[in-house]
Amino acid sequence: MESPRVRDPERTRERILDAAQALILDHGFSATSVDAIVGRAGATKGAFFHHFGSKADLAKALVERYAALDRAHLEQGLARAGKLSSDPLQQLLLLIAFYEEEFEAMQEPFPGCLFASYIYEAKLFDDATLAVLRESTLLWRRVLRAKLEEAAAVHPPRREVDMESLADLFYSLSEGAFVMTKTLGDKTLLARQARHLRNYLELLFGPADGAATRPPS
Amino acid sequence: MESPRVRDPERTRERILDAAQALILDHGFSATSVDAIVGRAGATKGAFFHHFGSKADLAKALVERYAALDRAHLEQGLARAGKLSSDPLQQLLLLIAFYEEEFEAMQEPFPGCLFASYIYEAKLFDDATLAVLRESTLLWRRVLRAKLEEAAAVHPPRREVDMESLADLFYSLSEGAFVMTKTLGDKTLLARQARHLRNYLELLFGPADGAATRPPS
DNA sequence: GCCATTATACCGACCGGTTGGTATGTATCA
DNA sequence: TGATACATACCAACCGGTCGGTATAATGGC
Repeated sequence: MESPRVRDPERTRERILDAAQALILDHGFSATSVDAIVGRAGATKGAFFHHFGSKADLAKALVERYAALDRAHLEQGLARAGKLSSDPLQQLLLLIAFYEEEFEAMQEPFPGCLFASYIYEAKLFDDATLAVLRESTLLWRRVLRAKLEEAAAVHPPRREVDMESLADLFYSLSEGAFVMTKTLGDKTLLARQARHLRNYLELLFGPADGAATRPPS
Repeated sequence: MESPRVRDPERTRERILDAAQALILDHGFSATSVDAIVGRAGATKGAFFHHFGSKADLAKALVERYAALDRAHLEQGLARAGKLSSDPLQQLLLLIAFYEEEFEAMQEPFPGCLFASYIYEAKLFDDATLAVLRESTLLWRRVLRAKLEEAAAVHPPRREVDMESLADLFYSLSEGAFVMTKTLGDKTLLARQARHLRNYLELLFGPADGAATRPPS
């Protein structure tokens, strides 16, 4: 039989958000029409404007969902690292390694980051929407900076470095690697860039001989 | 008297390209209308379609100009570094330092990179246009990788690293820092991120004890 | 030097198609 | 039976692009 046309408004909403995200990462927000979104989502314009007041509303809802997932993902990774090691430096290295694993396990080419997509069309969004980007960026900075200072307390860094910008390196390098992967279509690039961030931390905080990571004594 | 309406087609063309670039970095390509471009450039639609066959043509011409400047800038920096030091590692460190200087000297907030802007609307451009992005990315990889291998020959790295992805770190980190600056509006961020790349190279290729240069065995 | 001819550079009204958004109708649920 | 969750037809505004026209510069014959 045909699908019995079950009603599931939450799923419809999610399908629209999913379709919008995929299209926006390929075409940008402006070039992604409402018709194209509902076409891909298997919905109609009526459904779209029932769930979202406007296209701008969708933009905000979409990036809020994205930011929440991003945040949960980061905190989950840190929690997992915290269970595996009590050393803050090891936790950071593990966190990066987790991301590397995920990048390596990816099937399709990385579709890109919604934050970067938005910021290169920044003038199209209202300040409440852009505030989500800022807050997400600052969250990364805050969380990683705290962990880095813990690590520095245990393992005095071999050079004096600014901890804020060192924390920013995580976000920065991620975004840059996303741009580069999208440009070259090279799936391995993400993990290989992350590897260098790990190397840097190991060299910076590691023992003077620069040997590979050792479990904390 | 009024400006005597001098004819200068090349300048008109450049003015259109300049206006387009500024608008595209803020709104993206799709949301930048031809009317907006010519409005900002002080030209008309007639002039636009006289100089460019279509909006897509402008996109290609614009990114080609951008790529040529980017390439010239990189090669100039390397040439300048080559005059100041004969050591390839020092040349790389100088190259980064030059970029840091420029970032620090900037008045207005960094407007962003056209490559990243395009890649997040990738589906809007034909392959010839996207090829410009790829070629520019690969140029950075090629040039820096060659220099890094020279450096590694003189200063054996303290860890085994993949030189290709190490070369990619330059482009990657730049793009990421651009995204982050655009998000936070923090002018100092660019130079501070570049500083870490310099640190990484110094730690990686530098002497083990941090005192004297180790002669190659 | 001078004028006729041609090519270039530009102008701006206009066109068909697409856009975000609305109005109205209908089916499904509580 | 009222409210929710859609579906569809429609609209005004805007989009890239065209086209007839004009003003200026370059060219060539004399």
